[in-house]
Amino acid sequence: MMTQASDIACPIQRAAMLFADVYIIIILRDLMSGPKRFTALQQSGINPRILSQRLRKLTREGVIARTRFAERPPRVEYALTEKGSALLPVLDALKNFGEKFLAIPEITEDSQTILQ
Amino acid sequence: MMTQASDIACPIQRAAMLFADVYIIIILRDLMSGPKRFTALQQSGINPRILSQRLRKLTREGVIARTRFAERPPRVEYALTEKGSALLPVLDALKNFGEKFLAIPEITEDSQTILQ
DNA sequence: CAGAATCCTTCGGGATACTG
DNA sequence: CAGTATCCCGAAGGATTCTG
Repeated sequence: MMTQASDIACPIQRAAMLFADVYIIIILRDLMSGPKRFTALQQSGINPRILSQRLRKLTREGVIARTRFAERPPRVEYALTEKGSALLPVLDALKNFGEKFLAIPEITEDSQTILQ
Repeated sequence: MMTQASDIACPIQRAAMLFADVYIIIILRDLMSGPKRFTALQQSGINPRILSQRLRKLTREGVIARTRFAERPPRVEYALTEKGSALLPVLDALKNFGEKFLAIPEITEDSQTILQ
């Protein structure tokens, strides 16, 4: 399978073929709170090669925009476009689900003792 | 990166680590309309090895449930659990985005002529 | 700072054939 | 029908180094 996203009739599948990727979701999450620089995005634990790849893809798809500021030293920022901002509902839905159904197993002093 | 999903503090990332996969999203989409059999799910173009893998993962995570019916011949059905149904908002959001921003390039007779 | 280049390894996927 | 088993390959990812 896995042809071109644009060839697929189902909108869910088209969207999935673009965003079903952990790194992309992390990047989008990070950008939801405002524009970020390359180095800032790296802090989420994405190595530079992967990050660069994904940023290029998202830019190509019009989901984010790259801006170079003519400063000394030059600065580059990535920001969501209008199209990218339209993904907020997706991230919100993921967040709700994650909070309700994928809770972190609490490690209290007590439970640690018990669990051994 | 890519540790255990349950270790991650961010609920979006925990959810992403489970569902950021084209095949899983397709399976969930198919099950949203009701329980389905293995063969039916294969029709979406997923090969049996991948399908089997993903069904096992989703079952393990409590997102879907497998039911064997004692018939002749025996029948197996996969259905969303309550947890799985809670993913509807995610799929809905993906669908809305896909419809609005990832339209299929229309190939009309005219546009074909023009595009050459 | 914002990446590109290189290397190396592994994992994941497609195809196909087989089975209780 | 509902999967499992094998094979085989390309692509993707981690780590590290380098540079305009």
